[in-house]
Amino acid sequence: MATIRDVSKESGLSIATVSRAISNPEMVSEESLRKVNLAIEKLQYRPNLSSQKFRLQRTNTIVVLVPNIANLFFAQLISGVEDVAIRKGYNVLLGDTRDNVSREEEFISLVDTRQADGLIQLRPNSPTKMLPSANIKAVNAAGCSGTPSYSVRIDNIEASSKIVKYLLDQGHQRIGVISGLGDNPHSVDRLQGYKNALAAAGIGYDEELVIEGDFTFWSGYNAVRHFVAMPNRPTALFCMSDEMAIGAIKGLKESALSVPGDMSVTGFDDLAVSNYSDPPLTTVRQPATQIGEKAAELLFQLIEGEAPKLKEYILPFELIIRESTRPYSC
Amino acid sequence: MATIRDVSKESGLSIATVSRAISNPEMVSEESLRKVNLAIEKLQYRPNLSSQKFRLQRTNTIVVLVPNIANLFFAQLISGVEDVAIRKGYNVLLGDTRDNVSREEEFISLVDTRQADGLIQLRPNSPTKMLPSANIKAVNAAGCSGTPSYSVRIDNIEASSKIVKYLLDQGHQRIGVISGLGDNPHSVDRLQGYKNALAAAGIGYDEELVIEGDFTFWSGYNAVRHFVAMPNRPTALFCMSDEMAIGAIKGLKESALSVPGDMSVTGFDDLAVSNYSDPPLTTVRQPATQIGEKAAELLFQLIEGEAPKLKEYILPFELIIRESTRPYSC
DNA sequence: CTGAAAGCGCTTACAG
DNA sequence: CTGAAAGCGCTTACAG
Repeated sequence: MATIRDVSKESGLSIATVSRAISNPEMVSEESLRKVNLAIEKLQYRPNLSSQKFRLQRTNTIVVLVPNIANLFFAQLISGVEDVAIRKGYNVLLGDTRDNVSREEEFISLVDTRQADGLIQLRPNSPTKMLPSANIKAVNAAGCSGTPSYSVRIDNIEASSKIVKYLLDQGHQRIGVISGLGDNPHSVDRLQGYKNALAAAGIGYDEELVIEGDFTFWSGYNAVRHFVAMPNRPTALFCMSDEMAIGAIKGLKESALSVPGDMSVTGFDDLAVSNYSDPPLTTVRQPATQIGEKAAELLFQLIEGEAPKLKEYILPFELIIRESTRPYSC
Repeated sequence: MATIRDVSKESGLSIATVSRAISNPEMVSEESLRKVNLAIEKLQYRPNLSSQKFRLQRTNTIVVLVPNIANLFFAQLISGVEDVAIRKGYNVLLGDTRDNVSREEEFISLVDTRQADGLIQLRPNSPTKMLPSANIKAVNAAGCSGTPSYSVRIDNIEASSKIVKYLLDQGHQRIGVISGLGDNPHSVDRLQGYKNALAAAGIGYDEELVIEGDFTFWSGYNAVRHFVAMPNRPTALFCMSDEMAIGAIKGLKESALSVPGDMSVTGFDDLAVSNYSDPPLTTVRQPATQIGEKAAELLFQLIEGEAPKLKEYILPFELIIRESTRPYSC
């Protein structure tokens, strides 16, 4: 492959002039520019950006740590990150960590070893699994309250509280919960929202009504058996993800219960598929794309040495009412 | 940040010895190794891999070109690529091209500019939109017949033919089709499979029964109106993606048609959600993860200068029979 | 506007 | 086993 040296020889100009013609054409005479371009054309020269990066000590690459790439919510968020990155001339390296700490560390080390300039973490921060060390430029996206680094997210407590309040307003009093894993901070925040809404309505919290899932279809499907078997069944189900809500609906139907006829069901996220489930899901929409965009903007500020105005950016969520819920009638 | 020179000074050994202690410890005395490790520890040294890559003219990075990152089938395939890549010490750069040629070119240029060693293309090859030029190391995954480069895929014609034959065996004679975009080679191959199955059963091909979608939920939902309005409605629907099948089912239900009671519906891909749709989808399972793994293996062979045995690897698909289909009863 | 030269942080023949 | 030195392909002060 042709190098800048070849272009220099071909054009009869020095390496320095060729370099300038490429990166700062205004520093070079018309005549030289023409010669250089001719030589580049002839030799099919492409600059070795790997060398350039090394020389400039800038990689123009960021890493996004994704717990699970097959999660549609993350996919949408990443689109937002990529849009901003492309506009800024950055590449996005996707690190599919599968919630595995050692895989996560491997990707973080891309920044340590100067193969990337910074990273966006999509896993919510928790005391047991912390974010990368403070000397790494990082932003947390779609996380939870109490994240130590810069972060962009919705108010999970408020959002859960709002959708549960909606169920309460519809007359439901016994509301079951299919939560995420207990050690996932989102589960904690969203359960808090549930409790808050209950408390505001003067209804006691009943541990029996909370079943732990893991955000997947299957876990929602599975959790529902518990509720079906209860002598005093809840009349509504608050699921902490759309996938679990869709799984739960399937489980209910198999037990010959109709949704929302016999039980109202709500989700969380508003995935594309949630409008096509039967019935279409009532859920909370997170502004996934915007969260990604904002997180990318913050990271680029950090990389460029600016200090973002706020430490924490809370974006608005939206309650989406479809047909998986209805007023309680005894 | 500490460099190899700092470690050299700290340990009292030459840069060359430090370099060897890191990459080829067996070339160095116990004593020196100890000194070097001590210095590394003390200085918190991390080698600059950007420099290393440049020096070795190897990036240990591959690019995967994805038409749409929010497509679950691709997400699963990418997991397979990543598994193999990590094992080989490679990073995977994800290029979300959104079926946009200029975005695709930008990502391909990562290889031209030596920021990546090769690429995996997930977009099916078509005469109008060709693969990257032949001097780039590339493998096509989940593509279609007639791909000029190395490729890994299922036999789309055979798979479609098989699922349509299944419908025919169930007694269906008028089978509607919701295809992908007409210029997508998958649409062409899968339509061919449909025609083959019809021909084998001695049934004529009726253009009226084919509606073009674009593989999304919405397009399936929308296409169904055409069939519902027909005086002589088909009794089964062959959809070229699971997403379209799920959209179609929603559309049929809204027209007060039951699935499979009034119409059988089949999908293509076998997404995770397809087992949770109502009714669960009869579909074709593509071995997404294995396609990704195999494609990655081929690419690494190319990068390492070996010639893969075959040009084209055809992996087996699987007919998944669930509850969205049933025998035709007049 | 242009060129000679230093240098980014590594690796690796070569000589000892 | 070890070190001095060349060099990977660029960029950029410095001098003219």
